[in-house]
Amino acid sequence: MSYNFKDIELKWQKYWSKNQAFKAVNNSKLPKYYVMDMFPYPSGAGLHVGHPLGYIASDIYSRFKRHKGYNVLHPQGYDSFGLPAEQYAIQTGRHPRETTNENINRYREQLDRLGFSFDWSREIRTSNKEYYKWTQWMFIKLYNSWYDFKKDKSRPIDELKNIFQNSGNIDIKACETESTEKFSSIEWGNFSESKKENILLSYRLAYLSEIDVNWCPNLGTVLANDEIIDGLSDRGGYEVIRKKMTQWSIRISAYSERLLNGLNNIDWPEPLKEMQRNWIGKSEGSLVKFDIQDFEKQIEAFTTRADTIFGVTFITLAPEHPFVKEITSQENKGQVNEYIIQSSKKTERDRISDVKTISGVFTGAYAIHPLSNEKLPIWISDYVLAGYGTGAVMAVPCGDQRDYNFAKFFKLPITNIFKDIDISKEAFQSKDGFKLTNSDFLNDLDFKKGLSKAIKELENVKKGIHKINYKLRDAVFSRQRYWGEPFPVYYKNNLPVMINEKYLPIILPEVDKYLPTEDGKPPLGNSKCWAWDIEKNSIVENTLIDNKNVYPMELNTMPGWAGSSWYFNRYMDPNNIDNFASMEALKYWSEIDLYVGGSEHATGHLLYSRFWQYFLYDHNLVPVPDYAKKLINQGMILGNSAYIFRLNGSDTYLSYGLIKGENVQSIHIDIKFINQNNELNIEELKKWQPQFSKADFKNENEKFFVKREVEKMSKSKFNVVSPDEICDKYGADTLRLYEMFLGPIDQAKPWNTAGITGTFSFLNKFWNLFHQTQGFFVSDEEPTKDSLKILHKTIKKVSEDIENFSFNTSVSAFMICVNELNSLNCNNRLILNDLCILLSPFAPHICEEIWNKLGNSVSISKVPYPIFNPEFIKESVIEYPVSFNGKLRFRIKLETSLEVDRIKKYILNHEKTSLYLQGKDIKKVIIVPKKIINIVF
RNA sequence: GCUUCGGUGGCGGAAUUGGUAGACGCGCUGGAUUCAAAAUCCAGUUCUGUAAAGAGUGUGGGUUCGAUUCCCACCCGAAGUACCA
Repeated sequence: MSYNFKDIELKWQKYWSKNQAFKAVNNSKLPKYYVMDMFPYPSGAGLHVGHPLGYIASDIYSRFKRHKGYNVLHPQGYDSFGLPAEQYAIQTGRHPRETTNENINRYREQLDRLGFSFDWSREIRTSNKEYYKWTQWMFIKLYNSWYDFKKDKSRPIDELKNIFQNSGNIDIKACETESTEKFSSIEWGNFSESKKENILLSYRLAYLSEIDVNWCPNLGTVLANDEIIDGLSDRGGYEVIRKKMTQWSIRISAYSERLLNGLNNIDWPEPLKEMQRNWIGKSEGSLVKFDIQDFEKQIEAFTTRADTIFGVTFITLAPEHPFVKEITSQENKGQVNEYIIQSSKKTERDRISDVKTISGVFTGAYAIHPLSNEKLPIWISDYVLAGYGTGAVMAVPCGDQRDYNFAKFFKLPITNIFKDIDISKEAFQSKDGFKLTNSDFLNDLDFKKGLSKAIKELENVKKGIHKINYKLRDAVFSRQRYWGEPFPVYYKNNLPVMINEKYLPIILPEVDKYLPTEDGKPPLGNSKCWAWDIEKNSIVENTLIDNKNVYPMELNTMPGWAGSSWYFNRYMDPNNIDNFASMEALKYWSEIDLYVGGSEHATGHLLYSRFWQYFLYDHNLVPVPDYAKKLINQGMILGNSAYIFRLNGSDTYLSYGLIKGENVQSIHIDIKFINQNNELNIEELKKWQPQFSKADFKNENEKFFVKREVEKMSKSKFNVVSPDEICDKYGADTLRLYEMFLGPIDQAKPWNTAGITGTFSFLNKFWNLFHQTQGFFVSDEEPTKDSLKILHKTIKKVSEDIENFSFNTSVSAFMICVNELNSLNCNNRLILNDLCILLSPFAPHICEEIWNKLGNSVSISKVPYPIFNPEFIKESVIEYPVSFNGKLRFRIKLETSLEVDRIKKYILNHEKTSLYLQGKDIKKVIIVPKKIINIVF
């Protein structure tokens, strides 16, 4: 009787679904355990083999924890707002809701085939109005909050109004916009309402400000960096420039210190934490103020090296720095403006990463050195970013390589302030190993002393203050898109007003076109119904805007990360209509015990969501500040793309071996036309796309070869492998085992189906252990010592491996186990019982089937995990006498025969080496031939 | 460029704390079974070499009795880089 995975898998998937086998309850005597995956974005390409990697791992862990007696919450949902659905809508005119739902249905079908133990009664979709109602609600909360550094938490904005009324803003320590003025309580009382609103806006956690965006004039829209290739728009190849736009931002920077410190309280991978630390980028230093000659202004520059203050020979500003236009002299205006235009064409990433090209322009203005009063020329250069720090750099060419290169290139002066150190070739960037010189009162001091003395003097002359700087910038929250959460915001006298929360959700309006409007407004501007009537408290048509009760709505939508920043709380109580989740449910589940997802989200989702949860915590909306106790990263599964080469300007394609020296263009082709030897099936390719149908293919040795390259699996690279094919051919259990066997869960690895027959034949061997030709057959005798030993060895190994998320080695252990049982001809019922439970988290269908055949009426997912008993693997203690170099004498006590065999082998091979260990309990003995013995007690 | 991770046979990978490098699987070779094939089973398989032996964990150095493992420099690959998700 052969292993018929098709029937078995279908049977048990139906059974689990019918019995709601994995439904989690919000009250239970059992301890709770919450395992969550990063929910997928349902793309049009369907699920590929990379998606399930993390889901299989978390499913194994969930099933394992259920066996271990936990009330496990293992939910799944969809991050269903996003750009690809909208782009597809633009091309085809189909509503993103429609295509998104289709994609979700396809995902669901594919997920179901893999036998995951999700509690689907808790499914969420961020694009459902029942869900985004609460995203909007939280946005209003952010708007109505400010950050108090004294209490180190966010507080309601009404409390800030009271403070302003009583004592102005002079004594507060709040996170505010840099330019916010200081005022007294009396002054506050005299401000106009709109001025008050503007001031409050500079304290709110959700606020409006002018932000640089990638603007594409031809498409009339803002582009993501991913939509820009070599400075041109991906769609259409149009020019893209940096442009300022009024945008909503979230004041995440207020939480920099807490986000940094909070990393110590969570068990997340250390590299990921390190990435977040570096992203937050805390540095302690001074803000130095430079007067500008002939202007009543000061340039502020942040430095961690105030000790090098006498090495400053010029100042560099970002081209976007607000002073540039004003201070540029008449004769420099032309080239400065030209430079500003040029740099607006570069993306921020290009500006920082291009270190080879040195560019900049002199403004004609001079700053005054705060201590020596020397004149310092003010330059602009695009390696200085307006968004980082103050957008100004005090250049110390002798101590910073970038400043050094800049000075050399433009022949600016370089003052060497490092005594006896040669800077003729490069800057001296170290913090130790020097004494200062050419530095007035700092001469002969080292870094530490020089720094504190310089800071003291700068503070004395009121030209410097101590400052902690963070790289973390506030998060832009507006998107000029259709397919996202609408803001619950209308505008009155150009000031934003929040719609009362009792009228939520504000439902995404219908539009005819998903493109921006002709006058460059975001897509929501296409809606007829997108204005707010404050009398009716409802959305009304735009045409009524001249009615005094009707105000225009915000046209932007929220970014993808809005909905994904708090979804883990919603799973706890997904159908609650009065709250995003009841406090009772939030307290019961409290936090994710295990979160599984990719490290590519390290500085995006995984930082935003931590911030969001802190915010909710500050307002007593959730019971815990850290939402995920433990996190593991699953590595990306890479695809193996295929390229062919077209001779430039021709219709001729060359086999890979013929391209040497030729001017060719590489083209992705679908991997289904390639065989194992990287030969191309030309006939099939010609049928695929018209561009190939009449092309000429130059073979080598009668064959046409392609180039293979490992890269991200993606529909656009034609390298996607769907799990469906594997499920058809080998079944879900084989796929689950194979993906786990492929390598460590956290490592990126190329997909290769070559080895899948290994796991498939393992399952067959497992099945055949208990299936003779006449059918299912097990022995009811007492299990033999040997078989118990094999079983318990496996229980130990597998239990430990699951706890360590080392799933690949546990699959190996199963293979060894079945091979060994096979060689013993073991078909014992008791052994089989335990082995089934042990394997069931990995291969649930086959184990459930065998478990059922063994006469058990209850589902295998409900029974306790086997417990390791060391008695069964204990060897009789063998004493083996040896001596070393004829002098040392020990007697070894060994626990397993394996070690004895190893030592025997060595002693046989190296006659002179022998060990004799007496009265010591020795764990490990390592014998290295002819050299030394190391004994571990 | 910067941040983080990785580099071990023909391939995916294993190797508790610095202690026999290559577990397990794929592939390959030979054999059994078969009219034959598939499937299955058995044996072998890091490289050079008939062998003896030697070399070997990206490259070059260092620490150590001993390094895949620790340190320094470099090369290559992947991910992220603030509006993809």
